[in-house]
Amino acid sequence: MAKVLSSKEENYAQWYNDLVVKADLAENSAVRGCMVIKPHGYAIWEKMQAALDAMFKATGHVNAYFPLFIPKSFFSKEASHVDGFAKECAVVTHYRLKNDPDGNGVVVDPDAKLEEELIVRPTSETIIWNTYRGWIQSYRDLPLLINQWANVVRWEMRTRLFLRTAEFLWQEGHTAHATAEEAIEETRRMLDVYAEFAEKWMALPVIKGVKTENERFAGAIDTYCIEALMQDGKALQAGTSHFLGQNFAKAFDVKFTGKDGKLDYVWATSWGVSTRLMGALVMAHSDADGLVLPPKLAPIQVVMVPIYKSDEERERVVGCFLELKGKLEQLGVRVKLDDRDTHRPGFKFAEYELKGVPVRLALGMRDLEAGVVEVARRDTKEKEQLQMVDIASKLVHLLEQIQHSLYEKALAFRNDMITIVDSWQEFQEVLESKGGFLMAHWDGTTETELAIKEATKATIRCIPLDGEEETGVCVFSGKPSTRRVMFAKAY
RNA sequence: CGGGGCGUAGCGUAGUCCGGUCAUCGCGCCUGGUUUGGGACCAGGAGGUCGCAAGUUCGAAUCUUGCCGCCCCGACCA
Repeated sequence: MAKVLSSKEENYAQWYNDLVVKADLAENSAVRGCMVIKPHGYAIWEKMQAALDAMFKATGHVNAYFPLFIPKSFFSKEASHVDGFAKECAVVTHYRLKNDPDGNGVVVDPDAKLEEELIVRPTSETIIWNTYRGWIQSYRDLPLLINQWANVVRWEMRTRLFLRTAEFLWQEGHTAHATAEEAIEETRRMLDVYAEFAEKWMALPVIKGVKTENERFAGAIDTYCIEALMQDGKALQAGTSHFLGQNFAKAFDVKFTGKDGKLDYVWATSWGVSTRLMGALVMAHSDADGLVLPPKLAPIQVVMVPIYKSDEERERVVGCFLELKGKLEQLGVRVKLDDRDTHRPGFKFAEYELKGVPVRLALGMRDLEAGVVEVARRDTKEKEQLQMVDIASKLVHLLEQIQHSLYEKALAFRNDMITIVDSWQEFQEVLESKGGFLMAHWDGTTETELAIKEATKATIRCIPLDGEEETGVCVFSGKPSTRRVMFAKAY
């Protein structure tokens, strides 16, 4: 197993070092748990954004932007929502600073106290629904299909780089519908979009399911999710899609007149994925030599490393690369030619491996004479000499192949880590020795769910959507059960 | 907020028990030269109020007290 993120001893943050730094402004505890995303890491996020955004547009959604600050009063309108988020909100209480009369630098001006405190959004349901009230009157205004790319803040007690930072980037979709059926359909559609993105773009197999009542989003009727498995056998929730019923419509009084002339509350959904996906990407594919990026999300897909001794040789090799670069770019490949003469080839090889660039080309005089180029795959570390002629189309094919093979590898691992367990003893043993997903019967009560969590730290990740009805007895309580649910230790 | 660990140069560290040429080593950085097909080598160089503040002492990275911060585990969570 890759040592990347698997053990406590190996600080996984080290492997993120090239992507991100944790904000560490020493005495400023206010930025605790936030992160600075470095250019290479951010470039990956941009690729994810672009792909997701296109998928949202293709399913009829448009982007909008809502305020960062939410009046405190909005927050208390939906009871379970406030229960879920109240404990982790950053609150703005003042709007001005002044010089301390006692000479202690700058202090908060006590005269500048806000009448109503503002909450830094931990999610935008409240302010969006407050806004939607004015946008929706008739069934003709529906459905309202809006997405927002934003940052949110959740004052978590314990943060973890990428997976749970105090501030994170995400997208949140918020839709309004005339019927429950339509809203449920939307919830499921977006879940499918997320699953497709994870599998096709991130090469990350996921299991679609629905959360138990205990794990449900604060204010939702149903929370759907995609669950992925990391290389260390722990689960990671990679995306969620909520059916909110009429809860927020009622809380914010969002009604519409139907075709039949009757007034009714609208039906809502919300769905989101965050920079946590970058954590998932790293933890799913990386190895001891650094990142392994799926070609579709790699900011650089092919890197060219010229090898030469003299200026003359350099010119010839670089010239050959430039020609190939042009061809590749015409085919839509993202190429970087690294012609820095401040670093040696070996250094560059290692550097791009750390960064996860899927394909590396090396070209020296030897190859030039023979009309070949050295092609190295990041994922398998295989190297081969390929003829220069037709190389461009071969590389395009190779990138596709790498994308596919990363997925297949992750899928094989994930499937291997799904274990069907039928007894409590087996449950504990498998969880302890193997980890991964445990498919087990559960009696459907929160009480049992919590007791299992207490005993083993395993939680119900989801009730898989493709699961089959099957009679059995709960591994913990022995009470009857109609289907298996998926347990795992999770991030 | 509870339980553990830790804080010495950009990064990683030795030294702390037993106060006194102790500020160590590696990576990185700069200069010059030789190199260049898997993280080059040699020589020279720059860089640190030893987390902060009090205290003990002739003398503190080292001892005492307080504070701050970080990491891991727990509660919480995308």
